[in-house]
Amino acid sequence: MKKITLQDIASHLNISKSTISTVLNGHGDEKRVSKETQEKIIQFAKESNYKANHLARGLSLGKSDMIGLVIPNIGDNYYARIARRIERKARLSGYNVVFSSTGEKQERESELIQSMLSRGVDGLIIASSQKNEEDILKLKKNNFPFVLIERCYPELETNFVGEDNEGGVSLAVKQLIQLGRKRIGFVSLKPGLEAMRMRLEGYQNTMEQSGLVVRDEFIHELEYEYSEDEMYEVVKSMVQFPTSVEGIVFATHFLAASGIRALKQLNIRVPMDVALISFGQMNAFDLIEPPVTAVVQPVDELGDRAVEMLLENLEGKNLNHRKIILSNSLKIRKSCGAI
Amino acid sequence: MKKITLQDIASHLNISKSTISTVLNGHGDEKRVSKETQEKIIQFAKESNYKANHLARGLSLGKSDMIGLVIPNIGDNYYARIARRIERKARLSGYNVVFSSTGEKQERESELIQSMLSRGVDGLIIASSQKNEEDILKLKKNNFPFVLIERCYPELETNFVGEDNEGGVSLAVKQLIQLGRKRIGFVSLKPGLEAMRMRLEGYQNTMEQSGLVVRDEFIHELEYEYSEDEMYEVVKSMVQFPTSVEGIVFATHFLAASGIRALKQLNIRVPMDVALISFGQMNAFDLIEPPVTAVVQPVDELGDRAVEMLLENLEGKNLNHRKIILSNSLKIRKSCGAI
DNA sequence: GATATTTGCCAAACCGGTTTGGCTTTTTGA
DNA sequence: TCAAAAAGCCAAACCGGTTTGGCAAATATC
Repeated sequence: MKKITLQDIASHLNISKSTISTVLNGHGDEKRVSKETQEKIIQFAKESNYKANHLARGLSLGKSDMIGLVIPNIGDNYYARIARRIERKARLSGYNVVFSSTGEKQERESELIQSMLSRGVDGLIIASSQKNEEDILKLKKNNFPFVLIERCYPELETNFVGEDNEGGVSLAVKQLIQLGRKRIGFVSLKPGLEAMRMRLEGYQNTMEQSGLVVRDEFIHELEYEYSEDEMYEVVKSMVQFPTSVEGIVFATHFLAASGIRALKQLNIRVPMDVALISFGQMNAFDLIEPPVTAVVQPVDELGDRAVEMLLENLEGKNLNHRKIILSNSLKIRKSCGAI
Repeated sequence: MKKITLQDIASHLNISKSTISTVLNGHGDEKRVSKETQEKIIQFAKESNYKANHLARGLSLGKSDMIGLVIPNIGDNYYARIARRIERKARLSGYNVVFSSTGEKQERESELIQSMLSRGVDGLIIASSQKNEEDILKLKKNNFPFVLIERCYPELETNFVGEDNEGGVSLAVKQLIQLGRKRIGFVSLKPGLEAMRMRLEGYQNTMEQSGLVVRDEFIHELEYEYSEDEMYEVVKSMVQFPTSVEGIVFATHFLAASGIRALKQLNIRVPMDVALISFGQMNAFDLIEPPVTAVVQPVDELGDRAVEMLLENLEGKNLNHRKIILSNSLKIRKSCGAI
């Protein structure tokens, strides 16, 4: 792909490379390049479809107009939707997005961050595995622009855009309580993720504040890579005597999907026997019988805010760290026992 | 983010920049740099955590180790899953992936391709809007490495990895026929996408080959940005007398989801009154009542193959164009009337 | 001991931009 | 009419790598 360079234009027009560059960057007037010359240059650049070589430009300017996106898995609907927003907004400001999936692995996350840095990205947006405090700290110390999303390091002062995990679960639990359920279970992932810890706390606090007992058997935490069988056992133990929950809150969309599968196998009627609410949406949740009540996460806003924050940082504005917590809402459908 | 450069190492070690570069690139032996010197350099590079500046490297080498991914929408599950595979495989070969969503808009696709090129990507993977023959042709003429996925330009000889759209629909239609349905409808998107045309053909051919009549009212094509109301009207007209279809094949996962919504509203019993099959999966299809039979698309393999093909091209191997068509399979669930 | 080879390393050019500090030439002002 | 100011453009350095051609010193050859 032979591309036309500044030098090509310069030779062709018999004008120096520097003048061409100046004009094409819009500094023609302030650098007192005559109108005619400017015209000529701009005209020819357009005709020849000149596009600056970003690598060269980046090398010279010390910036690349790229932002790096490091997430656990682009294949997951939640991250894919966030990524979509991030790319869109970044593009509108002239940035391209490079992404990589960590698979929740710390080493990979670390490598990816390094790789992005050597690639010269101007900033990073990271949904960290949260086992990587070291790298994040390094970024912070070096004043490298970055924004954490969804998962933060509580001990670290950083830019962060997240959602109100506690509040979201609270909405769900309250909804169940309001509909008369008292023995409410909570199925989550093994801690390690701050978000999961917060969701658990949301559950516990709301239960307590409502004067309900939280039995140990009400709470189950699965490994990140659980099998459907494990979920089956978990759900089975929860719905059976003596645990006998009347409602379950699932901490993620995919946990909810697995949970529903298990409930079907067990022939549990939802919501008559057990009501359920999912934290997080899935595309077809409204088509499941009964339709699934879900905590709706602010994915779009999350993506937008993250980019905004990063861009402000890149432009040198608002350099002090900020944390934004977006609120969740509840999409009520039959599975919780309402309607 | 102050990074250590070759020159830094050179100054510190009192060895020339060129020697450092030679050694770190593994050409130390062939360039007859003594073992000791090599040791010293490698040692220090490791200690100081030296990472080459990719921009500079790229500028010099005329390559960037980046591949560009241009797709309609990363937020869509289908593309997100492909993207995941592409990124994974590319990463393992030392490439990073820059992505952008076109929103099916031709102008945006064109801009994005240009932007990626000026960014210096080494190759492109494109799920084209198919209204952009011009740019694709330009790439081809310039011998720029690229692979089209999912959507091809039939008139153009290019690298391509796609799926057997016709065959996939055929599987679905045959399944319905085998279960005794004769009046089978097909809901798709307005043509413009080759994939949609092929799916329609698959439907028509299979019907004809099975000796079934294809009435005009059996086929409906919606705009890409249809509303749920339009889908409702379409489905209504199909299930009512005199069209009275006994089965419907939906040409995409989201069409199927909308269709199911409409069928529910219309109180049509699936599969008793109308059987249905979706071309393409959705996460919760097995949880819908009845579970949705779907044509399973080879997303993982599609992503893998696309990268493989592109890499071969980048390495100068297999420069002649190849088209790979991957086959679809059918995941049979109750909605088609089976089981 | 003189010449040919080999060894070990480096200077400099190049990739394609940006930017600084002038150097001419023209215009202005006294 | 001449100095000062303004206008118009450019040379060269720089960003941080890669690579080519070659120089000087050490070793081998005769």
